[in-house]
Parts: sequence; C-alpha cells; structure tokens
Amino acid sequence: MQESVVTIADVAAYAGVGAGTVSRVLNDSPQVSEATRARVLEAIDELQYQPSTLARALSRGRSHTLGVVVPFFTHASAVERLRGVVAELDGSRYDVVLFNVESPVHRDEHFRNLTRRDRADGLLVLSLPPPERELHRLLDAGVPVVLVDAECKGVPSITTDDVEGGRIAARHLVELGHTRIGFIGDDPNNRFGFTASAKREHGYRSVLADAGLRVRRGYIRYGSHDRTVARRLAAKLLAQRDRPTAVFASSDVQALGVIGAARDAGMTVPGDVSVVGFDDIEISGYAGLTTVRQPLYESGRLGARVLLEALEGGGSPMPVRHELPLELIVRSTTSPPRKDANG
Amino acid sequence: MQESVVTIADVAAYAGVGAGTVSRVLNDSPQVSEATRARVLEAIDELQYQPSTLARALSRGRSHTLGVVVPFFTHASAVERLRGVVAELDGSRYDVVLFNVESPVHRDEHFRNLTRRDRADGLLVLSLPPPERELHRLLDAGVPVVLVDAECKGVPSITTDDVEGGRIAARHLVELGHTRIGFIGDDPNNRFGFTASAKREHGYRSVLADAGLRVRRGYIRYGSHDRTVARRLAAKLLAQRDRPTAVFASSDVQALGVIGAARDAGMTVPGDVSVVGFDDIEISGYAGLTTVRQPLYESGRLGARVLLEALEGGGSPMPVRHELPLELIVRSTTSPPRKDANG
DNA sequence: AGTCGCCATGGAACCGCTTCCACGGCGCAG
DNA sequence: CTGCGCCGTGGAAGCGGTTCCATGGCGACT
Repeated sequence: MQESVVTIADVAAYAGVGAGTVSRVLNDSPQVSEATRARVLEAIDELQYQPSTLARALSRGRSHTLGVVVPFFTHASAVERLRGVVAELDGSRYDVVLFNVESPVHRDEHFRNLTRRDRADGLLVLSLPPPERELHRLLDAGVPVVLVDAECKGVPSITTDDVEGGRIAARHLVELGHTRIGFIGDDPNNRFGFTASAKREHGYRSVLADAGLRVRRGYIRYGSHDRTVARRLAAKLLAQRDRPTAVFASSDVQALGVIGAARDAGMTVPGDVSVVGFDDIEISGYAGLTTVRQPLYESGRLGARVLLEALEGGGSPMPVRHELPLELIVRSTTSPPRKDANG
Repeated sequence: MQESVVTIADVAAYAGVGAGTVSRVLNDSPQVSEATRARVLEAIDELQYQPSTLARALSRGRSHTLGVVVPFFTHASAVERLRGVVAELDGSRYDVVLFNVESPVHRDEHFRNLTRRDRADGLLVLSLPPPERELHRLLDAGVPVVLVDAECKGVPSITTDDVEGGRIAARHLVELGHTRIGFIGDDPNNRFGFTASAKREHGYRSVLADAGLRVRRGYIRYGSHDRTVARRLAAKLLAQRDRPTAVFASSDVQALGVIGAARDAGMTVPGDVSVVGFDDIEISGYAGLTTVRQPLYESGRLGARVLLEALEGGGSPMPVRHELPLELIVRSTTSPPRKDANG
C-alpha cells in the first residue's frame, strides 16, 4: 500500500529535467540556471524527496560517517570521552557509528570490518591500542585514524603523560608525609595491551625511589579495572602487617573500591588511609575523592576535531601528538598519616 | 600508490567464476557446488577481500544499522539507557548510529533524515516524544520504531508509570510525617514535550490531596533539567516562609541540586530537609540519595530487543507497551521532619 | 552574417553488490 | 536413443545516486 520511495528519477521526471540536473541542484553546483533550479526545488518539495544517503555514499565513495571504537562502554571515563566526541561532531555533517569493544576478539572483528573506507570515512579509537596489523591495513586503505588515550607512531594521538600522572599522585602522598604507599592498578599483562596503569605505576615507583622509600612486599596489587575487584585487592592490601597508610589507585573507579574496602575494614578515610585516584570522573566530586584529573571530555572533543580536520583537508591527518595536561585535585580522601600509625 | 580496493569482480576473475557465484558464496547460498565454493573462498582469502557494506546495503535495501536518537547525551540517565542498548546489540549483526539531540531543530532534522529506510533499518528513540508527523512518515516508509521512555499510540514502547512514581515518592514523605512537601521539576511546557516530570508531579499532587495536605504557594518550581538550575530553584523554595520540610525532585540530577542548595543555606539533609529524587543514576548511590529507581539500563536493553525482534521478524513490531517497575530506594536523604520545625 | 565558444543540460557510465533470468550439461525416464 | 527437468552457473539488470561527456542553443566577436 505504501507509496514506493521517491527517487531522483521521479523528481527529474516531475520537474521535466534529467537526473543529472537534479543531482546538480542537490549539490549546489553553479552549473544550473536559476529557473531550472527553482523548478527542481519545487519538485523536490512537492514530492517530499529525500536523497538516499546510501546511494550517495556508494557513488561518492564517502559515507559521511565516523566510526568510534569504545572499549568498555560501561566505564564512566569512556563515556565521558564519547561525550566530547559527540559534542564536537554536533553540527558537523558527520554521523557517529559506535563500536563497543568488550574483548580482543570483538576488537579485531571491528577493525577488520572497518578496513574498507566505506563503513566509515574516519576512525576514532578511544583508550585502545589498535592491533598493529589492522591499523596498517586501515591506513593503507586510506582511512584516517586518530587515537585518543593511546599512541602508535605514524598516527595522530591525544594523550596525557601517564608517568607524570603517577608521579603527581605519589608526590602528593609523599609530601603529606606518607612513607608506606600502596598501589592498585590494572593487570600489566591485560588482554588489550592497555599501558596507562603500568605507566602510572612507573611514575609512582620513581617518586618513591627518589624519596628513598621502598615499596614493600604486597604493596602493589593488580586486577581488572573494576570496583569490586579493586575492593577485594584493597581488602588484602590493608589487612597485611605494616599496611600502607596511603593508596594510589590507577583509576577513580578502583579508588572507590579502595575506599569501600577501607570502610569494610572499619578504617576511616583519610584518617586511617589516604586514597588518591586518577581520572576525575563525575562521581569523584561526590565521593570527595582526591584524584589526578585528566581532561576526558576534552580529549574526545579534540580527537574528533583532529579527525574532522583531516577529513576536510582531504589528506591523512598529520601524525601529531597532542598531550593534554594533568592536574591534581585535592579533596577529602587524603591527609597526613596519623602520628601513631603502627610502624 | 595504494593498491585499489578489491571488489567482487576481482575475486570472481581470480577464481575464474562469475560475480554472481561469488555473491552466492558470500551469502551461503546452497546453489553452489562444493568445488566452486572452495575455489572462491580461497580467492577471497588470497586477495583479502572484504565486501563493501555500503554496496550490499544499497543493493539489498537494508543497512544492518540501527539509529538511536538520544536527547541530551550529556545526561547520565540517557547514557545509562544507551548502555543497555549497546549491550543488547552486542553480538547481533547490527551497528549503532548515534543521533544526539540538543534542540527541537536538531530533533526534527534527524527525524527527517531518517525517513528513508536506508539510513537505518530501525529506530530507537530514547526519552523523546517524536513529532507526530515525522513519526508517521517513518512508519509509512516501513521503518520500525521503538520508543523508550516515551509513548505514542501505534508504536511499541518501553515505559514506566511516572504518575505512580510520583505517588511512591510523595507517599514515602507523607508516611515519614511530612506535611510541607515541595516539588522541583522540568518546565511542563518544555520545548521537547517531555511529560515525565509533569506526570510525576501529578502523582505527587494526588497523594498530597488524598492525605489532606495542601500544596502551598511557591511549593512547586519548574526549570530545565539541570543541576545548577535546580539548585537555584531550591534556594528560593527553601528561603520562603513556611518552607517545605521535604522536597521531591523529578530527577536525581535535580535532587542533587536541591541538596546543594540546602547545604548552601546551612541546612542539613535530611535533618532540616528531606530530599527524594527519581531515576537512581550511579551517583545517587554515592550521594546517599533516597530515590525512586527506574530500570534505565533495562529499558534500553528491552527496547533494543523489541526492535531487533521486529527486524528479524520482518514485519512491523507489535505495538506493545512494556511497562517496567519502579522501586523506592531509601537511603540517607530522607527522615521524619524535626519536631520543632517552624510551622 | 557566419563562426566560435561557452553555458546549461540530458544521458550514459559507474560505484560494488544482489538477484533474476537464461542457458548448458547431465541424469533419468520413456 | 531422445526428451524432459533440474542443477550449477554466467551475465545482465537494478539499487539510487554522482560525474563525465557530448550536444544544442545562444550570445559575442570579426
């Protein structure tokens, strides 16, 4: 019953012109006389014609679509970055296709599917080191790629200095007078090759070393990037002899787990344990968490802008590294250690 | 320099067969002999052939893409719903295209662009009453639509009983002994036609009426769905004579604004003012907010499932209304009013 | 007045895939 | 041995646009 879809041919026939002319009108070609243009526009209006994005994309070889690869859409930090992306793309003529990644298989599959330029004109990868091989296939296929919170030579990236971030957190604790400082982070050998946590740990270690503090047995614990896992790890960390008086968690999510564990153990924060996180996600403000703030929203926004500029410019994006600043946000989960803390 | 993209014709030539045969192999048609199939598969592998999604979509008339319209991607509740959508679609062969809506113009533009079936095979609309006219054009064009947190006759929807939700919140406060209960919600004449807040207000009013309580002048305030706006409104609400001893905010975001205002005014929560929100977003747990929980994640998930089933089934989805349950979550922002509360 | 050239336009080819149709070859029944 | 039917296959048409090329008409210049 439903009237079949109006095509460019229908419009052409209605206006008494050729399909080519209608196309020219649609694309604002100057090669059309005013009179004809008016007639075509009227036909378009009359028939309620909507050009097919698909046909146009196929014909032009560009789909006006950006792929955004997001690992763990469940994580607040990923969503915050995505918000920046969406904000920047608003008003541009690009649509966003979301690729959620929860496993390496997932990831590889998406990257493989994207190897053709026809799924997306460009690719924005959030917080995920892309598999080298797939990345090169993409670049060879002429698909511009921008990395946010990940890097790879030859590809533009938006990053922060995670090592320095680890230093900032550790330095804060050292300056408060803590000498027994634990660390909770992601497994360094995780399946995705995430390195942020390891780098933050590195920064933390360097500060302790410089301060002449040693990292004791069991002061460093790894687990997946998850609140309850972190809680469990922290419980063990805090139960040991000579327990740390401060903990640096490599993300706010994990820091919240640490706080939970401390409360479970009947300790007060920061009275008995100081806690520093990383990211500054929205909840952290509510939880009063002291943390190293990284500009999540801005990173997404900037990544999108770089990608857009590359697309507008036509060429591949300049492989520039943009490094965004980190900032210590002191709230109420850190304080000097108790004088009477057991040594 | 870059080797031009491999097409089906290349594969056909390499394997010494016709393009049609390659297509049949790609689509698992039984009409191909084992020998030929093997030869084609080898060619595909050899040439690293990736079929063009675009060409396939154009030719088949289906793009294997779902459009998701999300108003205010900035809102935590919208993101939570989106999480459910993404989770459900994971593993299905559908991709998600995101349409962010920040203004009615935005909204209408997106809906207009989606009127052709070729942008998306189906449409999921979150928390947004679609403009009637555009909706019908969509349905006429055979694009299945599912509404989440919105309704419209003839279209399947996932909703909650907002009136009842308002009652639940108000009843809780009444049962605690409050008699002066304020309300802060969205502007009933907002530009998008959101009705949730108005319905919750309606439920709230009905409970107060049943309890024989009157809603005093200035006890009800409207503003945009925003924390700082709510904070300002609440400041006025709490500054008036005979100020309420409890406030029901039509969303958690607004409730958090109310709490902020109370603190600004030197009042304690729940000591001086009790606060109830609506949604139960993640932060609420941290803020200890008493709220009416609605299953945000589940709503997105169910919406996606309904849409998928409609698409698999081929036809239009049954215009079923799924109503998800609400639940009062009592935390620490509500308590009985002070005995000495000024009358 | 004739010729040249340019502008507006129609139409065909093409983007890369699916699908329909027609055809050749083979097996089987008459 | 001939004919019928079916299976596997090649090839063309079509999806709905864009773009290139050829053409016709007109104005301007000599």
